[in-house]
Amino acid sequence: MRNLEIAKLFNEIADLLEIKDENVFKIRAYRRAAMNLESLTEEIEAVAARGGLTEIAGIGKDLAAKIGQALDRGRIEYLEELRREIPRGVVELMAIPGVGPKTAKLLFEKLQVDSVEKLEALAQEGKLLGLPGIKQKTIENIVKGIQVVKKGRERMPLGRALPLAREIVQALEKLPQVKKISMAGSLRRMRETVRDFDLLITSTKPAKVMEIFTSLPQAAEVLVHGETKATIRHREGIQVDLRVVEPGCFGAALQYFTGSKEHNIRVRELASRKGLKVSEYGVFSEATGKRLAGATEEEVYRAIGLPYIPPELREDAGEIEAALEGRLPNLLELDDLRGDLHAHTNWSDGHHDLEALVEAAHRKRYEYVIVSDHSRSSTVAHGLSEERLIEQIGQIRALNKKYTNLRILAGSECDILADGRMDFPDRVLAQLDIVLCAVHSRFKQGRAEMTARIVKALSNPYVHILAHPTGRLIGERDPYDVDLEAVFAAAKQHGKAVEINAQPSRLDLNDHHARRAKELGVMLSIDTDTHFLDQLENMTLGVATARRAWIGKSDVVNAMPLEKLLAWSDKSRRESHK
DNA sequence: GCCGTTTTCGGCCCGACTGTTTTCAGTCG
Repeated sequence: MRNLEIAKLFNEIADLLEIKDENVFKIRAYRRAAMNLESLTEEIEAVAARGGLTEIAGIGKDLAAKIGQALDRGRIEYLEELRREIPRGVVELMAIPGVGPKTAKLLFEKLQVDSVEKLEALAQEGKLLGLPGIKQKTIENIVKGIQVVKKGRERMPLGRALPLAREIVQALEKLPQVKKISMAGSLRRMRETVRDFDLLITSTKPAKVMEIFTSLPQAAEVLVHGETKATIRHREGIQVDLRVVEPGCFGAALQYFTGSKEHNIRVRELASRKGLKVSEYGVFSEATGKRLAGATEEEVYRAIGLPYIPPELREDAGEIEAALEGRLPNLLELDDLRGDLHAHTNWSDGHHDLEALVEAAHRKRYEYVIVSDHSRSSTVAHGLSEERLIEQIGQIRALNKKYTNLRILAGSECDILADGRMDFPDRVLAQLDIVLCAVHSRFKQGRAEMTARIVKALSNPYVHILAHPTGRLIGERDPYDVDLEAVFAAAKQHGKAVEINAQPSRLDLNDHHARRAKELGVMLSIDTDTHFLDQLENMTLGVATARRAWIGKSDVVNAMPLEKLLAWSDKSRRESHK
């Protein structure tokens, strides 16, 4: 059983305990344990094997035993008991907005409701009326909520969310009533998908701002409209929350609404041990009630005795401990990147010619840019034949004469064939400056076969970077089954880099995996995989993923100056020969 | 159920909004 599967079981236990109205702190313990398992970079089986389960934060004797059960038998007896008591469908009721554990329990006990369908039928027949605390308005909200569940409240990929959110920010920031505005929540933490947009504003006229916000053309529906807080449903389906605070609270509110919830809980615990109280209005002395900080986030963290923690790290994944011990990482910045090591042209499936790509890279003041079109087996992507590749290399060498401060690197995104051989022979690869290798076929191979295939590719002396290592497409295609630990070990052994592919639909490696790669001492390459010129801008998403993975400049090959990069690419070839 | 510079018991983050109440519970973030 994998980390995520056990986390899921713990979350299910927490759901069931909520319906049973159990001790809230016990429930929180399960949720926290689940969270920590999700962000654990090491395989849980390996941790268990060396007896380290209770070293994981939030895992004590009891939960360690339950993890043991899950690993040994594939099930947790306690969960089985709970499941016998409360049907699955009752838990699913809580997915309906407005229905929480209390309502689910009430519906189950009074009316034996154990599915969303049954609830919908009863609501329409008017059978819900008369239950304690439920009147017409609540029934209307339940019916509406059921429609939302049925449509599926999917998470939106960050790459799609950011432009939509920016549109709203731009509409609001030009208002005279708006002083400051910032994105918050998972958008600001740059999670790969978001479930809603959180926006924060300072204004002295909150009512007016609320009015304008709720009547934006993007607002398909107004869900909440209070004095300082409003929620709309965006016409693209996603929820947008807006909070208005006074300028003196901006930092505290931004800290609060950026989250994550788990990070904030830890921050507040820490504060309360120091006799401080933290809310969205500021940091207050418990004793005197005096406000000690609030205008800026830096000030808020400082008041609690912490250095500033970048939003991307705020997941309660070790950043609080690191902050306390003064070992927060120096995170990668967009400006640290000196070039792009994965880009296509219309020689294969790109939509611009070679010169246009190079010009665009030049405008971005890159020190180098690669041309890495597909190899011959990728026929749907018009992969290059050996002859065409040789011809392209010639053009690249010629084009290089035109530029003094930009180096065009000859490369290839070379298919890893089903048996782990490369799609071009070594004598061809040897002529390239940088070679990426990637899986583009036979995604359904078994774990052992796929792992051996990629490991073999990484042992090829002419290969430098493993592109989109898991092949996942967010919301569309699952990653292929591969043992990443073995892949990272091979990359480390042969001195290869693994990619964070910055395509919005890929972000592959993801933040967790990239963090693990870094921990194991594997170099990363952050690339856009550009097919249209404007996709060069996706680098921000790759950098965000890297930052969420605690990655700094020194972990990244394309943060190296050209000479160092070329030395690395040579070295990787030499080392592979050993 | 976890945890410890309040250490083996007694804590465990905090506030807005809604719908139901008539002072608050439930939900959400």
